[in-house]
Amino acid sequence: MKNIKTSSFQAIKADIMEKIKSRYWAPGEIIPGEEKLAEEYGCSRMTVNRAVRELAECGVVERKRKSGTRVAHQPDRAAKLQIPIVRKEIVARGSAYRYALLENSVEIAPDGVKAKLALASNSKVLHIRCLHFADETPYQYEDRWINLDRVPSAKDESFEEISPNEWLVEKEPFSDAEHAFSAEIADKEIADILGIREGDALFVVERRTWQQNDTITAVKLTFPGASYKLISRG
Amino acid sequence: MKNIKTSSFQAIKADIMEKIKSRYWAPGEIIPGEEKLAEEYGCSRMTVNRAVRELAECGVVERKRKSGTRVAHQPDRAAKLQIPIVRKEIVARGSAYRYALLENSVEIAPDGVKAKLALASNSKVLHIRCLHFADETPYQYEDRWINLDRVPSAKDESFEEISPNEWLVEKEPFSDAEHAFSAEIADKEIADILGIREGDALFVVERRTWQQNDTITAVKLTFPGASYKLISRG
DNA sequence: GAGTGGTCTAGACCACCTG
DNA sequence: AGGTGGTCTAGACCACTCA
Repeated sequence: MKNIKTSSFQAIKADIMEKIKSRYWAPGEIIPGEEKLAEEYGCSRMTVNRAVRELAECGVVERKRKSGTRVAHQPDRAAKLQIPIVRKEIVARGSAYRYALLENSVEIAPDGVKAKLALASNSKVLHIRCLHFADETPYQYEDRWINLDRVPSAKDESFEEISPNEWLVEKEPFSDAEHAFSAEIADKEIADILGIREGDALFVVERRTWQQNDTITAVKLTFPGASYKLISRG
Repeated sequence: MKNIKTSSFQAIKADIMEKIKSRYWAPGEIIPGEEKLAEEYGCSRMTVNRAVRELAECGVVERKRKSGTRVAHQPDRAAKLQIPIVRKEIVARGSAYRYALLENSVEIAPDGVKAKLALASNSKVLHIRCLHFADETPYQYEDRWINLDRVPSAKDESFEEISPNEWLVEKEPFSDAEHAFSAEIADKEIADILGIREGDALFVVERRTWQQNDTITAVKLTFPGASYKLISRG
């Protein structure tokens, strides 16, 4: 509320963050508009804009034109991993994104998958395999199993236009996630898919997500050689 | 070089990205200053600033006052995660933990390290190499550089009983961390250290941590094959 | 000392969205 | 229709750091 001595977007950012952490502004609540805040802090709107924009980029607040800025739900505490949308990652790097669906089928879960997803016997799962390209070069191979008991609407989505990654991130919130990182050597099958040589190094992420006690999905992401990005916020 | 019709930081960002991808500006090369770019794009310096700043936040370019902005050598795929104590990880799995110090020396920072730690010329750094065992099997090879300007007390620690990982986690808080994950193929040297075969897959984590604006440490963690798991719960 | 990025200002116009 | 954020401008001063 009170003016801050050294007007600066960092101080304003910290002050807003403090008001949110202290629940002075509760989750879901609308905080004052940029103009109002600029007046309160005694600075220009651009300075407030930078502060609030960066908080929005970190997911602390959500902004919408006309409605205003509200405190995000999820009292995100200790390092929770964000699950990235591959398409956005690629576009953010300035590369052209292309997506290709390789397989989309309903199956009785194989034993390994049944165990990973903690499924009952004979449960049906959706098996999706697809490929993400950056500038027409294979960037990530996605091999995913979705628990249809928990996410039945996945059956009705073709996944030809939108990847299961993006679809799930947008439609299915999760409460817990587990990531396992590893390195593998490419066999012929995966080498062909990714357009690399047999024996090349692969970077593998295996992820499972839950909503409460229900497993939503298990996915194996395979990257050719190089690297991968994960962001967590505290 | 030519003006862009719709002046906007997004278009400028994309254009700069394009010039970098096309190697019009090569890695390590200095790109024109903000004022020059503003003139070329026919926009204000603030607009250029936002474009270039966001590229710097993504690790595409690196900026330093006076020296200017240069194209980054490796488009950093950065991330923030919790930093685990290896010993506790291993013990938590029910395995016996053993730690072995391989090297502990004060050195003038090599160029690559100097850049990673953002050190002044001729700064001294502590170089530590060590190995973590799980049940007497090599589990993780740690190759670390510590900024002695920032953490002078590290010189007085022998690191024969406690690993630099654990020592730093306990003694040196950090405000920011960056993780890059990748896969590599083992060469003879690292294969010997980890007791595996040349050509086997390696899982590599490169991590840097900061306290405010000071770099604390840069470390490369190498795991044989498939063994790194991170669990996060919301 | 001087050049560069870092930040700020006090306006402005526009796009989007909701009421 | 009008309020909100999104962006842009054309300056300005400062801080850092290199030469």
